[in-house]
Amino acid sequence: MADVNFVRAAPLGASPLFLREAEIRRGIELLYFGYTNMVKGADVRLAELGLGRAHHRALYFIARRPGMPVGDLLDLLNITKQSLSRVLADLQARGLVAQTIGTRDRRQRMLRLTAAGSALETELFECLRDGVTRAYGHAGQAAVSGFWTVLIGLIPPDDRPLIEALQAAE
Amino acid sequence: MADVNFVRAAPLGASPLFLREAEIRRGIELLYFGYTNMVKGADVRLAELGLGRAHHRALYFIARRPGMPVGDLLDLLNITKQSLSRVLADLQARGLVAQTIGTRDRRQRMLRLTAAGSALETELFECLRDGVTRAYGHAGQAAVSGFWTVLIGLIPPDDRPLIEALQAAE
DNA sequence: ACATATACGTCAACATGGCTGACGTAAACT
DNA sequence: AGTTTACGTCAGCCATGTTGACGTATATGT
Repeated sequence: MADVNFVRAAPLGASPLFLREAEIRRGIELLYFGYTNMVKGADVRLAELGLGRAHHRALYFIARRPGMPVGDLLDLLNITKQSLSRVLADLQARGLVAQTIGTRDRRQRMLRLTAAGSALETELFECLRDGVTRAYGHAGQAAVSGFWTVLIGLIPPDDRPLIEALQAAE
Repeated sequence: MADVNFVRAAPLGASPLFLREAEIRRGIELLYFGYTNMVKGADVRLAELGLGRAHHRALYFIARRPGMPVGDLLDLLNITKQSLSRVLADLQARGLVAQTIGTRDRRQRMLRLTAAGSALETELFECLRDGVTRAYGHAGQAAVSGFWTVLIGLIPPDDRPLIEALQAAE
């Protein structure tokens, strides 16, 4: 569990040691390089197919929440519908993504991966997985837990439910 | 709070629970959303000034290692010199960055921030700092340590010295 | 001393993936 | 029946990455 007493352990009145600028910068840098390196392998595969990161993100979240309506995907990605529509049009033209009309609300378009889309998403996931698995394995379970905790803390509380919903029982 | 005992609860000999797909996906997602949210505040300020993330990255690393030659910055950013030159030209035209001829090697251009550049970098740093400080504070020292450990593990070992050099005593 | 390699700059063209603004359609809501 | 919502689309702009070609100054090695 997080040590909620760390502040009391710091020199009286001083800013806690690990909140000093050097520690903040270390976090900024590692987050940048960590993210960049995590996606590097998938970028290579995507480039071979003439796709980009934007396509991967759509593919990823549709895989994660099959049947997700377009609006939910827009909320997750936080981009405009025009940006997303370019990507979704590509994915549909390639037969990777399919749309069905919403059952509850017929205005909605529910997104799903086709078999080909699912195969590609799995392949791309494996590119990321290998790096993450190695990093988790070397770091150990306690570190992974801390990793998650800090990252959740970076997300504004209001946005967390949207992201936590991805993790919900499937 | 995350239960740090979950692995021990896994079946004997099984791949540790935290390496299963759900845990990998959780890491991928939190890393994406964490990074995105960390830089969101700086993006707003940059947009007001007509600058982008690429400008910020250059500014950031020059602040971090004053006197860094262009080639080192290229290695860190991992982009082409043509991409970087556009950004550096902008920053120099705005009087945020200055170049001096290398002393050891006169072919090198050593990069430094001007007073204005330094002021802007500080301002942008503060945008990131607030979020990171909150996340660190809520998570605690142990979590921060785990956060760093996992992220370093995502970086290929060969690239780590370059990044660790940023942290070296200044 | 000369040849080669290195550090950097620059011109040109192109792709990706964001953005804004405007406009349209079908379905749901009131 | 009128309004709002979910989604699609056309058109154009901007930031930032890419490749390829070419130029100059300086360092280095035989």
